[in-house]
Amino acid sequence: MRKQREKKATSKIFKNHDHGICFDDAIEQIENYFIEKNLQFTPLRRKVFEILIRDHKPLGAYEILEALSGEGYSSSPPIAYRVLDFLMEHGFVHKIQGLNAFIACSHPNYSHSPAFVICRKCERVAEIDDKKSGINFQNPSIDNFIIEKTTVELTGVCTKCSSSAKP
Amino acid sequence: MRKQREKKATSKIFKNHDHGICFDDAIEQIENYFIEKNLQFTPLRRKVFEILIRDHKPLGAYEILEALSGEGYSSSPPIAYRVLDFLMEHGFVHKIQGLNAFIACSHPNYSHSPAFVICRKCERVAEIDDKKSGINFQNPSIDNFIIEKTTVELTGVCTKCSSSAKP
DNA sequence: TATAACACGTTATGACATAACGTAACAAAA
DNA sequence: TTTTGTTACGTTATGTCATAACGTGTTATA
Repeated sequence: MRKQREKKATSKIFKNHDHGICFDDAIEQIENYFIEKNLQFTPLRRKVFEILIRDHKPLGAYEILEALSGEGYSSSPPIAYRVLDFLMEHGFVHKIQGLNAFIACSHPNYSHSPAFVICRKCERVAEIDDKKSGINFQNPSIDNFIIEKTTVELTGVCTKCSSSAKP
Repeated sequence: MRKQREKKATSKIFKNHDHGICFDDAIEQIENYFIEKNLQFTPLRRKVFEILIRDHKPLGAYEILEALSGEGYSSSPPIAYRVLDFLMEHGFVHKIQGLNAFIACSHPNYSHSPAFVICRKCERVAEIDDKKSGINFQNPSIDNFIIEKTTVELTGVCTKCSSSAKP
């Protein structure tokens, strides 16, 4: 079982927001995208995306399966992995490699190479907007290599957690 | 079983080198480091490092176990993971998250946040020297967050492989 | 000679992911 | 209208990666 998040976000990157609006916006964006691209936003795909966006934190595939099961959906592993692959293909979900977990995209609607900041204590994850972060690690170019995908994960401790006791 | 590498490196980042010298240098560096830090470079640790540096490509933990087994060492999973953790702690081995594999460090001896370029076709991996690559994604700073570890992996296709047929 | 630290050994299990095959719905071609 | 292809979902089994928990021997030190 995955450790539970302890606190609400307050710092700049783990920012508070109206999650109701965030949720509704995200659903609307994905719906529009699917219509535009003539793709099927099936009940299962919608449900998986909802599970991810409503928690707004990284979930393992088996956590998603549990949630699906709790809502009457089938829940054998391939169910989750297939839908996750599909949603990732279209940029609505990202995988956090360092956690073997999946997270709904915070900046859909424009193509980007996401970067994530991961607090190893509270396990919150923030998706960094490369435009705003001031960090210049996006879209590098390398001689004799065609980059297709970038994985950037910054692990450490957020201010909130660093003020508490244990390492 | 993991797919085998097909070709020798020729491009800038996947550069050819005298691997005999590379190997000897690496062993010497790690020996010196262990002496300096008063750590034990045990036969098992040496063997694991040798397995990684002699292949000079990412190996899964179970591939390392197989190699160990072939040389008369014990080969239950914790054996490999413990040694790998130890070598990683001291910067002589890195984990490639995107491959669930481990690789001997190409730039030991000075502290760094490694970045890797991974060809998904030939599965070769190059460790980028942040000083030389011209890519500025190292040591970013983020408000309200203490970065302890950075994971940067660029996946794509190398020139060699992109000139061949299939995607 | 206790005792603590370290390295390694073993068994068992947990956690993550995919192969392979089947079925149902639908749409386009014959 | 039948056939064929495609897409999405379902199921079983298995493969792959990783760790928990506990035990043993060695060495350094109090």
